[in-house]
Formats: sequence, structure tokens, C-alpha cells
Amino acid sequence: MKLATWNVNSLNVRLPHVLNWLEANPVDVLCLQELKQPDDKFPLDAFIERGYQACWAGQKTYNGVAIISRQAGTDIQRNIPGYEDPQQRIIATTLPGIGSVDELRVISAYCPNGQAVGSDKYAYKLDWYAALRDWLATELRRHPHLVILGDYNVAPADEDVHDPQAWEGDILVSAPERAALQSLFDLGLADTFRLFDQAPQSFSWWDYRRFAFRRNAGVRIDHVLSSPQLTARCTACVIDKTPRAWEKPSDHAPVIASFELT
DNA sequence: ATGGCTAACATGGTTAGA
Repeated sequence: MKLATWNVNSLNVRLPHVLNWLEANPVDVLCLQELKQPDDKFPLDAFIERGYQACWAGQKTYNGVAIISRQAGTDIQRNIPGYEDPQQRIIATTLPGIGSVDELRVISAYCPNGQAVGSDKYAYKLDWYAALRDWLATELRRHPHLVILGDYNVAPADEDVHDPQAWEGDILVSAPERAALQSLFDLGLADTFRLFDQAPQSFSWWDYRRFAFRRNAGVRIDHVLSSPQLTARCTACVIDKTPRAWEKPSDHAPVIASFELT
């Protein structure tokens, strides 16, 4: 089973890319972030025509998340329960499992950017992460087979940053942000990318400016995290840089994780 | 050098992203 995550930076603009990518990469599940469109603009028919189901949480202009999947999901949850937030950053659903895995809990997450260390948005980011951690602790007790895919807006370590010295202490890499992401790892969730040998300088986001993609001046902030029982069955995790080189690309690349479910 | 692109909303210039 293959699951992918992709921050598309406007599904309105990027739908052709998403459909082309899905045709070349017929994953079982695709989690999207930054739809930047209200619920009634979600292009459900385009996915249905290609054999997919979908659930989504949209918002005008900003944020917005979706889960595209072969099988229809149940138990759909929008946002973090009990955490009042007009920003649409979380959608979760339960998919039918395969073999001894009776069901799979899938979460698509768009974690706050934080803008600048010490800003109001930075405080919101850390607060949001604390709420996410607490909710995930509950979710993991309910769902032993859980995977949370998305844009975490945190580069876990210096090896995930093209120029760690230039970025030191900055947004996406500051110690409190890394501690917030670590608090998810401390729940038993694994960064599946690091389960395997990877090329050095592997990134998932590159600034639109200053030819950052051409120079591979990026950071790795999009991750697939899996619960222990799924981590044991994870067989690969790769970043697909291909669509980042297309015309009018998203600034993020998709990340794909594979699991052997029998 | 606090710029540099891109998208949304708007229809000029601001806000936000990371």
C-alpha cells in the first residue's frame, strides 16, 4: 500500500498537476495540503472519474486539507477535537485495511508555518502542536495502525536543511519547533523517511525565489509518520522531485511511503 | 541586502507562505 502527501499550494491552480501525478503514481492514498479553496470548490468529480474517493476540509484563501483514497473512508474528523480553530489544518478518516490490518487511520495535516520566531503565529504554531500531540495520543490508543502525513513546517535535523548555519535558530528549525515535532516522535510515531538510506541533501520544499530548486537550496519539512505497528511494515519512503520541475509548480514535492500489508 | 517568487483577493497593493 502506497500513501503520499503533497502540499499543492492552491488546488485550483495545481489540479492538473495532481491529476497528472496521480496517473503516473497511482498511490492508494494521497493527502493534500493548502487547498486554498472553500469546501464547495473542491473538485470531487475529477477524482471520482479517476477511481478515487475523497474527504476534505476547505477554507477560502488559506489552508485546507484533503485525503484522496481508493476506498471510501469512515469516521471523518475535521480539525483537532476540542481545539477551537477557524483554520482548516486537519482531516482524518478510517480506511479499510488489508489482511491482518483491519483498519487504517489516516490523517492529513497542515501544521502552522509560524512566520517568525517569537511572533504571534509562532506562539500559535507551538500551541497547535501541543494540541495535536495530545489528540494523537488518544488516536494512537484507538487506532494501532495510524499514519499522519503532511506539511509539518519543521525540519527535524540539520541534515534536513541545505545550509544549517544560515538557518540556525530560524523559523522551521528553531529548538522549540524541533521539540514540538519530537513530541510526536515521542508518542512512538516514526519519521519513515529516516528508516531508510537516503541521498544527502534530500529536501521536500524549495523557495520559489533565487533559483532555489535549481540550486537544491531546500528544506525537508513534509513527512510521513507511522505508528509502531505500521512502521514495522514500512518498506520505503521517497521524495518525488519530478513535479517540482514542471511549469508553475507547487513549491513542495510529494513524499511517498510504502507499506507491506498482508 | 529583510530583497528575491507565487497565489488570493482584487483590479493596486497587501497578506501569507517557509
